[in-house]
Amino acid sequence: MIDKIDMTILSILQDQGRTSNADIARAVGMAPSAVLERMRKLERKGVIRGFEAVLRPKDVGFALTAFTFVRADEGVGSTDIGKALSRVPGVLETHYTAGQDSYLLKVRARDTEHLQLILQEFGAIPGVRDTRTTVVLTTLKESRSLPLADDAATGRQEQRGTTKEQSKE
Amino acid sequence: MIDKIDMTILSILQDQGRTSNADIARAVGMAPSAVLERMRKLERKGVIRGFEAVLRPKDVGFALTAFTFVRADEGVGSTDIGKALSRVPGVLETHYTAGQDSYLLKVRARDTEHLQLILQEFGAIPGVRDTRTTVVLTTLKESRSLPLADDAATGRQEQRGTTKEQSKE
DNA sequence: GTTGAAAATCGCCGTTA
DNA sequence: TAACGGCGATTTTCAAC
Repeated sequence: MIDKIDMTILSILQDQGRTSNADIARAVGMAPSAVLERMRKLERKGVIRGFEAVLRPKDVGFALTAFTFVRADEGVGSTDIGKALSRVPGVLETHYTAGQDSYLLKVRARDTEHLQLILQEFGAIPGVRDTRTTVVLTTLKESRSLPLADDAATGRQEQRGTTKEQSKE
Repeated sequence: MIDKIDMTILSILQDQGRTSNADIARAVGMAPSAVLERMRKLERKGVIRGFEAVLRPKDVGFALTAFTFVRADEGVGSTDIGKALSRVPGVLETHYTAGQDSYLLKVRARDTEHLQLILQEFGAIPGVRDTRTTVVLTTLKESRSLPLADDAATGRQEQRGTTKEQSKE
């Protein structure tokens, strides 16, 4: 369903999201139109969900990163509270976890004061029992890049520690 | 240093990373060449770190997401262990935290067996004292998109829960 | 920042294996 | 079904203003 060439295309795009079709075509040794069609298919199937610019958070006013564990009272299988948490601006990620804490959130805030406001918003959501927050001092690596090269030997080597050596926050 | 127009450009790109220069130019009401120059400047200054395709992990063989806390023995201010942890394939994020746990890692693995291997690699790094892992059952939201609209009123409205309604893992 | 023009790319479609 | 090739529309990119 998803062959080696697709893997190479995905591998390129997860690291260099704006690589032109023409360049990808050259990399995989196919006609640009063929690559275009593969990309479309991958997007249509949902394998490619979209493309994001990677910004340096502090440069756009978000100096604080934190992870918050939220314990919630809700029926098994329901994720309504998780959805409500996800809607709070500054919440980048919402994971429903296996532990006793129901949710693990990744949050970005402008400063500690802003973080406090966000935590208050969490508390105001019905069903949220309590929260526990860990503030990040420094982010050493932050990427989406999966080690696709490991399995299919796509020809591209594993990238190490490369991407995003972030500055202090 | 970074004006409202830059913010609009960044806001567009963090959600639609492959938006063409021409489209961005139309959105901000400027000539394409001007937008191109702004983007180049933003990349050169490091505000834009790069572009990533957002892939659905399970479609490329990574069905498991986990967060691992690592306690490490190392001198204050040193992040050598963090760098070693970052080099382990499957480690997407490495955060140095303020808590008693030294590092918080975001990890993606193919399956539980693979996760075990990764945790063993952590344990093999000198200075790593112990690890504690929380497995993610479902990811409700996973994005990089910062609520830039909040501060400067760039004209683009806040995006809610939109991006990435992910399937179970 | 804008304009304008050349080079490259995009993206559709008919053809082919 | 998937890839190729061709071609017009669009975009990228650079120079001059």
